[in-house]
Amino acid sequence: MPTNATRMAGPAIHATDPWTPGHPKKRVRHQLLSNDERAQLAKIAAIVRFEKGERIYNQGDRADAVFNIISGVVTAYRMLADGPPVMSFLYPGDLFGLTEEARYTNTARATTPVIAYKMPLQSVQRILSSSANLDVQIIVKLCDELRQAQHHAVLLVQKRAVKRLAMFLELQEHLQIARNEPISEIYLPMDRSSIADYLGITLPALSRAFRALVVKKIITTRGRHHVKVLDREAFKKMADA
Amino acid sequence: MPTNATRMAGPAIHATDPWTPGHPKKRVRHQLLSNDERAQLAKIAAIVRFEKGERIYNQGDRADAVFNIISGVVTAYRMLADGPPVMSFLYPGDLFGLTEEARYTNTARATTPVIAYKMPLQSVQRILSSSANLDVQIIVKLCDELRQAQHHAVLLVQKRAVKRLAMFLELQEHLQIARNEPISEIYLPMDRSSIADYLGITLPALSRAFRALVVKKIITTRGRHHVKVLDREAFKKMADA
DNA sequence: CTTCCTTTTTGATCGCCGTCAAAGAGTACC
DNA sequence: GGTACTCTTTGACGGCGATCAAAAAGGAAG
Repeated sequence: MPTNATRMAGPAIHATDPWTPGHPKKRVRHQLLSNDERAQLAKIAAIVRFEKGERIYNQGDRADAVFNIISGVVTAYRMLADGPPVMSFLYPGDLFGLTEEARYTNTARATTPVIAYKMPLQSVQRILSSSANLDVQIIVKLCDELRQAQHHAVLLVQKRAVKRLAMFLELQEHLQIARNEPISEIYLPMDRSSIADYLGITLPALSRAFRALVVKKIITTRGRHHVKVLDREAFKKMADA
Repeated sequence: MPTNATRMAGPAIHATDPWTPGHPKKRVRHQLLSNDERAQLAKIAAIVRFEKGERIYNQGDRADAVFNIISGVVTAYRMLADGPPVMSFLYPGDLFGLTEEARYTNTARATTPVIAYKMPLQSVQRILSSSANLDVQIIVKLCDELRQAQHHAVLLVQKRAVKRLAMFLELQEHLQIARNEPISEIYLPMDRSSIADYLGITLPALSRAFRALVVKKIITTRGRHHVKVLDREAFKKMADA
């Protein structure tokens, strides 16, 4: 569901974590980049930091760099003519800012403090064009995004807020598992208003949905960013139906 | 938003209308297949007909053929564990039934009488693998689908039924324009319940939404399948916001 | 034309969520 | 630790759509 897919090669490319230091050999299943390619890209990458809430780039800005998240969470949103934005959350390993056009097609903002590789667009393009068969990896990533967008649509068809929330929490849990992070509890880096926007409901409605799940002893919340599933059965039933 | 994207090369590939007879040189912009490729595929294609409502294939069936619509409209929907299906509508020129897996990942049913090319999967795979650089076309199609899925999500975030309907009608009009069909009025081949499912509302709510637009003199309906926009200004305002 | 069936519309009631407003919790900064 | 800010929760009310049910309109077949 990353939102900068304008033509092709638009969307964020998930480079998995060969980029992410400290995770020796985990999650090898999507080996998107060869060692050579990674080495090449690493040479031209600079490490940049963004504090929480900081804009990384704005929709419409000249696209001069591509980013790859080392740590932290980024929220990407593309504003349309009118109405709600197309939203997506990006996690460590996600590559974003790629666009065929000269300008970014979405806005990226750090949801938590973010450390990322920043690579000049020109260099990236040179490497991409020189290494053939990179398009297969783009296809894989596109299918990934397509699945996410379709999941988002399925979520939004749900009429009750609690169900949407449950589906969202389950998704976050799955993403966490895919990242090989501990899952004793679900971590929600973004704030409530971002979640509400993503779920297509208002803040009060989201708050009540959380409350409903807590009252029913299906989950517990620890602070604003941590959720623990107490009743796994009820949780799955809530998230699936 | 076609729903059979499971890994890669999954989703329907829009082959435009070089396949569609009777439209000499229209809509050349997405030239997905070369003349050679088209000739190759045409040789192995059989023409099949489906009557309105007929299943073309079921989710889970062995995937032994790929289809390309000559005329008519197909509704594809993938059932998930529980809850609503992932829906999409397919029009002349759309290619569907492609899957990397051995089985179809969605169900396709003729919404109108359908005439289509039916091609054995093996032959298609042989041609696809022999002609390199077909992946670029797949990427283009994937981006197309991604845009559609994201548009669907944006539509579903709208809270009022009339707005969802207006956005849907505008989308249909745009697809019609892209197909170079006359647009004095919008043609809706699918029945109300399909539209309601796609919009994530119930049939009564959809009926009332139509009514509201008619009462406000924004549209007129002729039969069940034809809609004419009377107040273009109001219509755009309704569909955009 | 008539009958039977499916699809669509209309009606009435209820519940959930949007809206507006205010209180409460958490955080940063001094 | 205290203050000021943002973020989140809670409350009250109204509206829109879900639900259930029944009537009406189309379509297909004789």
